Amino acid sequence: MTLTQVRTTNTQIKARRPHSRIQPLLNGAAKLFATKGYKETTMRDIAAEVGMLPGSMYYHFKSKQELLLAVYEQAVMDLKSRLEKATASEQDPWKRLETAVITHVETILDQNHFARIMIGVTPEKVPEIQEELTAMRDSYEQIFIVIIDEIPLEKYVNKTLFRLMLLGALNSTQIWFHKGPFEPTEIGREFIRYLESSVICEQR
Amino acid sequence: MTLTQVRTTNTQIKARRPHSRIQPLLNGAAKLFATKGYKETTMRDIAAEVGMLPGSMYYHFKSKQELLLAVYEQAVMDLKSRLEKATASEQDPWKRLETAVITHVETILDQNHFARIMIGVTPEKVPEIQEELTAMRDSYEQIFIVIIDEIPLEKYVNKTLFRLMLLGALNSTQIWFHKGPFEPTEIGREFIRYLESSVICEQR
Amino acid sequence: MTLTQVRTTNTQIKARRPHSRIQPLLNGAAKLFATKGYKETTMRDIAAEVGMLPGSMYYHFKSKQELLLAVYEQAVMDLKSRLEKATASEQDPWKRLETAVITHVETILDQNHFARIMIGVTPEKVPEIQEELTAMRDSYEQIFIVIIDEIPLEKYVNKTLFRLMLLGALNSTQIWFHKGPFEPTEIGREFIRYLESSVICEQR
Amino acid sequence: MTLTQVRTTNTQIKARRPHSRIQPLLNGAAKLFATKGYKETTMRDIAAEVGMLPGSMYYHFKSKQELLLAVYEQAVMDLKSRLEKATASEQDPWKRLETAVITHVETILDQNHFARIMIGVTPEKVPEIQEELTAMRDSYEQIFIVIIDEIPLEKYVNKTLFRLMLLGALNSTQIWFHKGPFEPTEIGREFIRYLESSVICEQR
DNA sequence: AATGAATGAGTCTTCATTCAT
DNA sequence: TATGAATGAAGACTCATTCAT
Repeated sequence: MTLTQVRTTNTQIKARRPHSRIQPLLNGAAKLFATKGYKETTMRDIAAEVGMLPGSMYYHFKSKQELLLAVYEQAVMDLKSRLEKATASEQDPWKRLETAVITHVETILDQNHFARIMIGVTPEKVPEIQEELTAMRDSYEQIFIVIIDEIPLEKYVNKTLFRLMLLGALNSTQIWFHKGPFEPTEIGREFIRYLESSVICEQR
Repeated sequence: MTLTQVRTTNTQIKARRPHSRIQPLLNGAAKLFATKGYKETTMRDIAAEVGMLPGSMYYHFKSKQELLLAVYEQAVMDLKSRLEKATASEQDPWKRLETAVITHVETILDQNHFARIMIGVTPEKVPEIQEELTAMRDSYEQIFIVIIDEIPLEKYVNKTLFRLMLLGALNSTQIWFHKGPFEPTEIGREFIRYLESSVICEQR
Repeated sequence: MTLTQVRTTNTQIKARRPHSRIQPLLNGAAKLFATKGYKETTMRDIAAEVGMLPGSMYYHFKSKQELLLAVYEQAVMDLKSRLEKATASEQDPWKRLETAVITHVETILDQNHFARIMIGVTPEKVPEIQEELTAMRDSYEQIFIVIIDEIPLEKYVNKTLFRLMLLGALNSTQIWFHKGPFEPTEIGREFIRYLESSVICEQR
Repeated sequence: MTLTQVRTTNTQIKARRPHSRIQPLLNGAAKLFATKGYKETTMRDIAAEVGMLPGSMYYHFKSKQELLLAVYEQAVMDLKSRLEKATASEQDPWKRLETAVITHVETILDQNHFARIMIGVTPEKVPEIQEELTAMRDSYEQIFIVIIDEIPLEKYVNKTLFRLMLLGALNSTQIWFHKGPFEPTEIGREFIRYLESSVICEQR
């Protein structure tokens, strides 16, 4: 919302106005929300991170929640477009899933803080905007629903449960990743491997 | 002190001081920490939940962190003893894992709020006691390390990664469980099923 | 008051009842009031110091102020009796003053915490009992008034000012004493020496 | 706002922000700290005194201790500059000391509350900033050390003890001054007089 | 005499937010 | 756009005191 609005309101091409401090603000907020948590991050923290005074942020975002919403939106949009780009060329269903999984893991584990927020900030902890956050998150998971739907799985496999299991495992990597010796790509590939042979149909 | 004392005093002449309010306090704190989050729960909230005045809690716990520590400890001890009890009789490694997984899921999804805290409260968010929390959590995971270690897995499977994947998937159930139509026991059993056939050795 | 009352109320000779924990309580309070200050010392601190529970103290003293009053009273009584004992045998006025001064300094600088309270606890800081405290303090200063009154000083010397100067200098020793290399006795003697030769009458 | 700023604003054009409320805040804090004591003064008290809300003060000072530090510093700087100004023209050592003493007494006894704090607030009572407070206090006493060092005193006089005696007597005036009929200037002059004739060298 | 437990008023401090400039 | 200053509600915690047992 915010982001989009600002962009469109500015007459013509000028968009993405280089001097705007919205993006730096979003970046700073993303970093801190991802690192310390939403509640644990104060508006002052963000202001300091960006080199702004607390009051000044309210010109751009009318509340902390609005700011989170904007950050979250950008995170989701980013993740979605990456996923789409990465899987576009894949034809084989399992390959598509593997690519999606690897992309997902790589993104939520890299230094970019946006994607981390989508996993680290639990919508229920911000009840006032829980719905909006959940909606965005769902729109992301939709991609996995589609991909998994095309995979020929054994009859006994419940595809919803399968997806929830996979994504749960994936997202929890953020908690232990920095302690271990594993590479993001490796993690994604292995997870798929542990599931693959058992769950697909015979005929494959 | 609490539990034991109460029990012994009840047998006979009865308790000069029949009910300490420590356990109710822990229960109330557990409920709120699990439901709303640690940071999101105020001492006032807990006091109100228990029917106490905020100041009164400090007679029993000298700080909010101390209270969390106590709740967390009880949660870990409870989970551990349940797991041990449940798996004690199982001989077959895979059965043992399945039992452990089911017990784990059942516990963290039931109405008892203690176990939920172990998953919902991230140690990093409470830096001052992060170490203590992590140590307890680790002592719990140790049980899974042992169980998994005894399972004959294909050579290509990294047991650490396997465990992290499994526990990650398990713990994330808490986020989506209340929305879905699945039973805790079912979830545990299915997760194991999705992994089992593929990862075990041929000779099995 | 308290102290006296307790003593007298107890029938006869029994006074000073060995089992009473009043004296330990007074000692503990004296120590902490003297060391940390009245406001800075909590009832809990005192209870801990004496090995009692906070509530228990209220059996002996009905408030913190009452406790201070009792400590203060004991301090004044002690100082007065020491001073009287020490100066009793002195005939020469200057010698009497010197003895008094030395006794005073020795007492407020020694490990006994009672005397220190009379100097460290400013009556104005405890408005509710300011009057009582001041009265006790004055009753002590009276001794110096009498002693100084008998000294033949030059006409230009205002005896009141002289006394206030001397006592001010004396009492402030408590602030710097522990840092310096001086002995209490030495300090008292020197202070008198710095004043003596100039202020006494020629004929002496 | 201080004087300087107001002055400049009046002269010419500007000062966007003509009156910061830092100085009123310091004044209010000084008054209360001096009157009631540091511990005895609450942030609410100060806020009320200045006509501010408690929270607002934290924009200017990040803690009560920081506020004390600022007040104390201003007090010390003020006292030092007064002393230096007053003694600058004096050549005779004793005259210099007398002038310093009189200035000191006049300042700590006048309605200006800052100087009173330096004497009334004991650094040991605020352990967290004790060092800073003591350092400032010492930097002030240094002036007296220098002045006294230049006075030709009898050999038997220990200059350190002499100074401590004098300053002790001086500072304690604050406790009894308001009860007596003496003028600050008179007090200072008399104290010096009581010491002077005896302690100086013959040749003087 | 003593204690465990609680109370409630009060303490310092934090923080999202507002607003005149 | 940005900022300095303030706000006010809320937060964790403290402490003298009370009281049934």
